[in-house]
Amino acid sequence: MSTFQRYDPQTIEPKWQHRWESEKTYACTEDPTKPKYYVLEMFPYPSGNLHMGHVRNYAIADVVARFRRMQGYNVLHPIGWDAFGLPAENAAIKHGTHPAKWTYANIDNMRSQLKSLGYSYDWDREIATCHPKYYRWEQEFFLRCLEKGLVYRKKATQNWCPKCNTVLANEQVVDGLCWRCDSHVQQKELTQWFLKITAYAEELLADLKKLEGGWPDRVLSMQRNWIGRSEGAELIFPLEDGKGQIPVFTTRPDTVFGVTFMTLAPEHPLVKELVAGKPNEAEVLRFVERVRNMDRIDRQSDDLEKEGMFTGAYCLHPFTGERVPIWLGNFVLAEYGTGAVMAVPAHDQRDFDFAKKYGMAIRPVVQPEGAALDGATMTEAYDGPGTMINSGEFNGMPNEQAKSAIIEALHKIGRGRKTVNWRLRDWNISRQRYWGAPIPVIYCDKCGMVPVPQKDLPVILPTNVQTYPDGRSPLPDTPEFVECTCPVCGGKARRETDTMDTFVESSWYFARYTAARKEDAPFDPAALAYWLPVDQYIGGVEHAILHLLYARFFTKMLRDFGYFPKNISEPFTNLLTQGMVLKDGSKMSKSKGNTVDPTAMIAKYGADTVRLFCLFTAPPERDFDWSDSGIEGSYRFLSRIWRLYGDVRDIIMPVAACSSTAKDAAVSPLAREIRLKEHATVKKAGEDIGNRYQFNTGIAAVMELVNALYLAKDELSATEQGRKVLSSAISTVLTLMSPVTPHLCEELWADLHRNTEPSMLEQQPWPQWREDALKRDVLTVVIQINGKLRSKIEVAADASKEELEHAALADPTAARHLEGLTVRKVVVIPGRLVNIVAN
RNA sequence: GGCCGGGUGGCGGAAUGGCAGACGCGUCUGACUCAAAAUCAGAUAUCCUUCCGGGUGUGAGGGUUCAAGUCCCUCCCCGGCUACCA
Repeated sequence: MSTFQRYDPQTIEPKWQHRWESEKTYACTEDPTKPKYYVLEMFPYPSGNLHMGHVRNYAIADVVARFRRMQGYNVLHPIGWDAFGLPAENAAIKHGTHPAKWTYANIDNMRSQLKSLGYSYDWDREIATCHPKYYRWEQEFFLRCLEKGLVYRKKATQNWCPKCNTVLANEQVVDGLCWRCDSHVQQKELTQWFLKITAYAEELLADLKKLEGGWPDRVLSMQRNWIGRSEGAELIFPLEDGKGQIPVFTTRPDTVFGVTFMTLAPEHPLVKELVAGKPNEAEVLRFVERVRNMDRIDRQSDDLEKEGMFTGAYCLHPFTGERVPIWLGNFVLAEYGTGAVMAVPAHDQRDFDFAKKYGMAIRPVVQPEGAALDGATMTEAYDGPGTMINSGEFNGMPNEQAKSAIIEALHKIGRGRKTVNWRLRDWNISRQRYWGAPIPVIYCDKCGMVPVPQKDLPVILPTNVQTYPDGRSPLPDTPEFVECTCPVCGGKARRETDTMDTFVESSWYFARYTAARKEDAPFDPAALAYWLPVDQYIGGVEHAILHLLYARFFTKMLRDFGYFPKNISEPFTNLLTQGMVLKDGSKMSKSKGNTVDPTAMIAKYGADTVRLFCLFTAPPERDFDWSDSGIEGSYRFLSRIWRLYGDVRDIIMPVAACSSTAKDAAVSPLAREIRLKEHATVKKAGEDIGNRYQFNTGIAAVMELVNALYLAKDELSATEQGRKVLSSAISTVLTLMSPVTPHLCEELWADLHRNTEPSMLEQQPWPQWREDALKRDVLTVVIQINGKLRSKIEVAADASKEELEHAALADPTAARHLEGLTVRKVVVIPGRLVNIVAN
């Protein structure tokens, strides 16, 4: 009887964590002799405490990192803090502290929480984006953008969150609400800084192709939707009075002969001119005002009643010269296309509804096969394919062909061209808040806007300021910050007081990790070339558009600036979007009171159990519901490994995984069975944990092996060879589980080697399964009759097709089912089944 | 409306076109115990049948195939993204 103690994670976990920390076990450097692997999780915002979503995210990443190390990769697995942002300011206001103090205290707390989970980070590379040594490089990138014209200042109507007291990027407005606080977003006219992400629209879209297979389809599809490429043509309709023209964007140039009116957005810049002096001028302007003042959400809602008004003006059809009345329509968006739409009621439902309401002509120009459209009797628009009619020289063409023919004809007369329209807008990065990276720009009355010279970077965010209770930025009222001298003329000047959107910091942090301590440059070219791109990125799907689009944009831009190697166009080769951790079917939140505190769970069950539960309960991409009995089950399994080890501790040997031989296994059928199971488990777990990231099934396979060992251990213990088989299988269990539950496995491995050279499990190679160990002499083959399972037979593994067929037909159970039937066909799948077709 | 996911026991979830429900949770039975807990062993889709066994079953309906949860078509439902996008 062994005196081995019971499983006590509270003593073994801190022990290994201290050892990993003091020995810097997971620090890494570039090593050209080894293949590299860069595993990265989306870094946390230092909100105060880890939540279960973090724990799950980082558990997934840690398994990948540990697995790759055991496979012989040189693994980079860093962590840091996305440390600028509004919650710090709000908390500081609420608790009367300073955002910096609050942030750094949270980082300290969360760092120790991460350490208590045993994640294998290279802590030497830890970064915090609020540190000047980090954001100074961002300011440098900003200056490069200025030089290249990739950042510009523009006065425009912007999304304004009244609660956060700042503007928001389009990507940060969700259903008309602020992504952070759910406030109703207002529209405000402001001068703001924009990053020209649209300059990369084409490449951002095209390169999604490169990510197919590595990224989830739905993320690719979300990005495609967001970028929103739309191919069509810009057509020009000259004004009747000859004083200008109206360009329109259309995806249906083939329907141009069906145009019976023109619809402009009420905000269209030409409206004032068009109605000037017209009889209903005042009425039209009132309409414009009314629509303009409508709430944005109401205006874009589905059930907005289509309303319009005739301006009194006309333009001319580009081909026929026919007079086309110009209307205003409340459903036309000023910010998409040209803000003007050529209306073809016969082939566009919106135009159809509008034409019906206001009595405009409906003229079909695309005839579907086998039907004759009549504008007078149509009940809805026809938007399908067909043959051109009522379209002059284009009549008789298939409409798809007419699209390009018409564009070409218009091009010849200077009235149109092929164009592409994008949904993507430039990225507004100005924020009217304090806790962010200052925009390195100075305004001088004489010289205008002047970039801060590179030598004066960083522009440090002053920390000796008091935040205001209403959240307004204190920067404009901080003379030490604002007042400066103009770098050009030396005169008095003012600093920009807007800070950068925090998504700018997270757009390039993955690259900074490759040389996190470098002081004289943002990156080390050799380190970048070695580590980039990130091989596996892991995080929540809520960043499918925001962060992941911005980071892709930055990668391309920094490549073009010469910071990144030329061949790096995409930052993240593979992306895994992990699901949420729910409680009682809904997202954990303090307000609902359904949170599960990771620290409490670690205290109760240990980090290994928490990690195991997060990985075992569901496949990583799926949401899962936290279950108290589920985590009990995970704890039970670890206790079971511990007990199994304890039971056989005194009779097993410190051997490598998969070390028992066929000769050892020959001692008994059971020994052979166990060795086979051991190798089959290595095959399955390696595939599931290492390649497919289906940790739940990989762990399930190890559970099966453990179950089998429980049943076999007494018999195997009886012989020397049996003990070898058992020892090998136990080592295999510990090795396979070590990426998931490193503390327990390391502890048992150390105990196993108590009388030998000290050896770390994590330095062991991932086990190799052997084909010959998976071979059986006798197999069970299923007999189906007409596709239904009827019997099973044991046959020699090398039985020929003929032998199998013969054996199946001779099987008494099969014979009984075949009574009175004639066998028509026999399908034999060697090693699997025999299907007898009979009637 | 468009695009992308998904629908399998009481629950979480498994199944390269080849034994549906692995593994875990829960439940039940047995062993151990004075007893309970823990642990160990076993059972657990559903219906019919005393047993042997048989029928049915992966959202619905068709199809392909010797064989379909898996492939194809039509449809329903749930989730996500996008949307009067011209």
